[in-house]
Amino acid sequence: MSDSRSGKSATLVDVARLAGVSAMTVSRVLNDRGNVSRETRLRVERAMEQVRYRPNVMARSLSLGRSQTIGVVTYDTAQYGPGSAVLGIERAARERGYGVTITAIARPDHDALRSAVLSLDDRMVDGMVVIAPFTAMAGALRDLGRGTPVVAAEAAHQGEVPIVGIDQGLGARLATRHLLGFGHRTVHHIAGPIEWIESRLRSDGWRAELADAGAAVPAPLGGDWTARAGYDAGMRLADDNSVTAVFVANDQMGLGLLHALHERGVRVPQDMSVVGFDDTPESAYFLPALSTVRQDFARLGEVAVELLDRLVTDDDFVADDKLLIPPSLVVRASSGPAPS
Amino acid sequence: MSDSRSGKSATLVDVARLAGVSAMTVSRVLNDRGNVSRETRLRVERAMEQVRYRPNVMARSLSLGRSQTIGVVTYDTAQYGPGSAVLGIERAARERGYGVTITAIARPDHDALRSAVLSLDDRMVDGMVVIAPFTAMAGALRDLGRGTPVVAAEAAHQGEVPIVGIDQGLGARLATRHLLGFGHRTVHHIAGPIEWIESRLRSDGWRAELADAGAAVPAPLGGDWTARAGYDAGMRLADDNSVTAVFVANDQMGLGLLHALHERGVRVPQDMSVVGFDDTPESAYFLPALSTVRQDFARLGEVAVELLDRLVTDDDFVADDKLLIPPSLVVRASSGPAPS
DNA sequence: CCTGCTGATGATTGCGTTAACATCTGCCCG
DNA sequence: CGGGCAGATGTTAACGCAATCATCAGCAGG
Repeated sequence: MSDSRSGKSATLVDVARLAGVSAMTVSRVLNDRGNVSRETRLRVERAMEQVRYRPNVMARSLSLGRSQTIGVVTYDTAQYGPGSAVLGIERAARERGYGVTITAIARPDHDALRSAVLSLDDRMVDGMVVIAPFTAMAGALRDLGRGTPVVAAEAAHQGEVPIVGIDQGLGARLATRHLLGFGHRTVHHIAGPIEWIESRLRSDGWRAELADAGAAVPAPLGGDWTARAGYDAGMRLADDNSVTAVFVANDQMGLGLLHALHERGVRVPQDMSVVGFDDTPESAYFLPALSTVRQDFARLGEVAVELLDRLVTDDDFVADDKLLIPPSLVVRASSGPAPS
Repeated sequence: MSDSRSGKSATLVDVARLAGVSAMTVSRVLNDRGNVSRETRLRVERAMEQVRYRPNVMARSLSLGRSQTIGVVTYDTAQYGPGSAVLGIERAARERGYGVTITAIARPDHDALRSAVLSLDDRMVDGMVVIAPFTAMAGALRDLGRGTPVVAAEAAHQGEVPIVGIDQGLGARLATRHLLGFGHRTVHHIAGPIEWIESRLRSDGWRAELADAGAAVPAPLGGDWTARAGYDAGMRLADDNSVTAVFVANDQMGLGLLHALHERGVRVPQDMSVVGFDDTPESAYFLPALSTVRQDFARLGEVAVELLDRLVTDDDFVADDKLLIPPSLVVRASSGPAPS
């Protein structure tokens, strides 16, 4: 019997009518702008409550040309890294009052990225974060050049789009240095897929640290981030008893490696030390607990969104090319002194 | 020197002007509706390409009252279950031509859920999938009752909103039955947090299967899904040598359990069998490889979105209360015959 | 040769909101 | 006591698109 029309929700005009004012006045109350008398404001506010008024975001966006929404483009959120990054960004964005629209692309190539970006543009997002962990995607970032601000996360630098990321090279160096510090002659490496930028950066860091220490640089094994790949690599490494230390490019491969070594009777860390990368929540409970490199994804999200926010808000703000967040080493049971 | 105004992108009116037709005709070409002569259509299409026209989704939504977007409400996407469910839903939705807006809620209570749902409503989503794995959220689902169709995923049944989920009870029964089949007198249980519906359903299934088999029902231990909780429970269980089989409510706790048992010198599966739940990608590489229950989240997503799509499209479609997807048992190395 | 229909196209209006400008009331001050 | 100014409110138009109705030409059938 009240006037809650079932189905359609109340619009600003309904509120105006009910409060006996013009639509514009309601809008002013809504946005806390302009001069509205205390009395009118109260009347309007009561009316809004009465009809359970909720402003229509789309209409506002259309009128304003801004949507208070940012878009996130990502690939394979099932992976720990990208998945955590999305989560961090999502949180940070909400905290700043942005809505978030997420688009997962099917393949990490130029076209897919392009179409994802366009589709976000169609939705009038105010800005985007592109999680582009693939070398192949870097080129595509260059071509975006629409008016919409873009921040790339975990991407290769391309000179057009500012980048936010975790310092993969430093992480790899920390891991390698840690192992060398235990007296290992050198450190072997199970790398991630070559198409992933993070993979390359981690390998580079490992190589650089070995070089700095004057240690030999063994040929790295390749993997695809999965535990199975780590297992396969482990089976190869187990046979070679010159191998005493391994830096594996992520924790899941680390798990597979540990499994293989266990099967082959190679004791960790007595016979072989292992350090991973990521610090997944499970890594502390591997057998043995995995030493690894921790990345702060929440911070990554905050930094990315903060940067994007500034880009969106302030027209003539010029961002730094690159913002790197330092990772930290977590030492657990899988790394120890070289066997004598 | 071409007419690509930098900054603003072309609108339908621009295309119309360029093609020398009315806006309406462009709209018709765009939506492949109405009668447009072959000739005009071509002219319009050329014009669209020339100015790189992209329809503005918001404007269309506002005009149509539909947005071709579905909203997803979720809690804690970092958890394997909810995270995978989101991924499955996202994929399925895109396949059906829907955009996806994801909202993560901070706390799993009535208010947070309500405000998430309202905010999606403000964005004019055509429908929503609410991943509501908490008992506390079930009540809130009842109150939604807006015009927007809602499907709940992994939620408790409340009679208002159709549910899509994986048959947790069946999964628990499969795991328990598998262990009993090895001759274990009974099966112990490490449960998930009581506030989680899945947790309760898994415990119930375990209990029911034991009861059906006439086996004793030991008091379950409680955990919070984390490996640490599994570890703690494992330390308790290891001391009790009447325990020969454990059904643990998820794989991460399973990992912790294995870790604890290893530390205490309890051999798996010779001294104790373990079966988990989830089949995370890593579970096959635990030490020993974990027997577990696999859930098909991709399928869950498809089913949820298909149902929602029908609800959105067909006004007088009435959905079934509940759609359950059967999980499957994956037998690996962590389960075996009872010690004699 | 007119009626009536069909196919192609255009004009108008509305979706819900806000910006920009217009109007109106008091009231201060010279 | 009138000019002018500030505060409060209203009016109009625009954002980009599509539904609805109108228009117009061509053409078959009586």
